[in-house]
Amino acid sequence: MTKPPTRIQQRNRAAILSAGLDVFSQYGFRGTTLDQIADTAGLSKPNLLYYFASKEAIHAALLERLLETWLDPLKALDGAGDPIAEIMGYAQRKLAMSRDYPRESRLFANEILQGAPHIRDILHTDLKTLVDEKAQLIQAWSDAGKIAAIDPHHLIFSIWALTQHYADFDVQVRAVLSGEDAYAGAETFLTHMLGRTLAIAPAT
Amino acid sequence: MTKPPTRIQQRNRAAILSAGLDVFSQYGFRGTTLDQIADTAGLSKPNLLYYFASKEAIHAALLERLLETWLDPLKALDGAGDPIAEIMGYAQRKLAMSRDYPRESRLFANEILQGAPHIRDILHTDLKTLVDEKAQLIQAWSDAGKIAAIDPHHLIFSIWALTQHYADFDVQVRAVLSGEDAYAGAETFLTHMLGRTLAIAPAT
DNA sequence: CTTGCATTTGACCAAGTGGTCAAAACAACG
DNA sequence: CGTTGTTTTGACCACTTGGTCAAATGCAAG
Repeated sequence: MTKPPTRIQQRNRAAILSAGLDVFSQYGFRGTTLDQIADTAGLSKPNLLYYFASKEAIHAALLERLLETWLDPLKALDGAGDPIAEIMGYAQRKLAMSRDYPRESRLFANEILQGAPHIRDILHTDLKTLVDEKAQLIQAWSDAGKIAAIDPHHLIFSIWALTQHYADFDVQVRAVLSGEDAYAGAETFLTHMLGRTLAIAPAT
Repeated sequence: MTKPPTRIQQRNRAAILSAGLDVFSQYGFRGTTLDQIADTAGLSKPNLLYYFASKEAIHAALLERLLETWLDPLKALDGAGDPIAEIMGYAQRKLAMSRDYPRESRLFANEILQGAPHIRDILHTDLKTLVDEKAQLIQAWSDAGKIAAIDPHHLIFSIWALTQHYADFDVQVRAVLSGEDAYAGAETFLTHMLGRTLAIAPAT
């Protein structure tokens, strides 16, 4: 019975979500105002509220859309593939996400920094389940001597940290590198670092 | 000619800074209210403003105090020491800072996420100078074959990312590890990862 | 062109915001 | 005790904030 959205609806909802992503990812939920989002989207505030019931609703829509894809790279980690190639591939997919969706990364970072009030449950259920499952897989690889003996949870954390850093701390990275593109160097470095970390120890 | 602070002044200023650190580090500058800080500090709002002229003033005092020590671990990186031990020592000092001062780490993260409006200049001057200097040192070690050939800037970024992650994403780390202390495992993992990353390649 | 619906807006509101101020309460000291 | 300086507070203010609403506008189909 719900009618298909008109072209105007599609355009405006998209504009609001993009504007909301801009502002929420920079200032966090509480630091963001509806006026800011409305200005960025090029709409009046009442008009904005014609498309989304509340500030919460915009934020929730953004988080929901984010979570749909945020964990995809990890889900794709395949137990049947070559262990080292699989893990390095995962890291590369995550780095690409930081490069291509930095606002989404910062939205997530803000949510976590503020104590994850809107996604706490998901962290403890979906996320934990997924991570534990993949950690078990990595542990098996490790036990089988196919990769170095490392703690799989901390390996996953390290991949998150190393890749998201380039999106979340973009301002700092740019300040230090003064202009030069970070991602090329990051990929080379990450490949080296992970390759070394995962390699099975040479016999002594 | 400025009078020494009384005991009450010391206590209240300290309480305000601690409360401000709590709130700013969680919600960022714009997401923080004076009422929140006053409540957390156990003072009335006018009383709070008797000690600090404005919300900005509290935030500025916190950032200033933070910056005094934030870069110390990197400054201590010593060109005369053993290269690998120096770098691993740096990483360990940074990890200890995440463990012992997580609120400060999150305050910094929030500031960067919001585009570093209050410390932009420092990033481009003091920080960049320091990092470039230490990067040059690491490059020299690399050129001399004392550590693996890696990009020193990205090495430094990786140490920042790996260590600060445990403070900034604490909620997520705890959700995944469900209770178990993260830092012991983190140190073991970090030592392995950096050791492998820096080791000179075995002759083939 | 008109009818009916989708869209947009100006005016408005109650609550929250950063901040002020004069007066009150307190502390210290002769 | 009284005096003097420090600390604390209640009342208040202008402005911002999230959100409402009725009226106005746009627009597509008959």
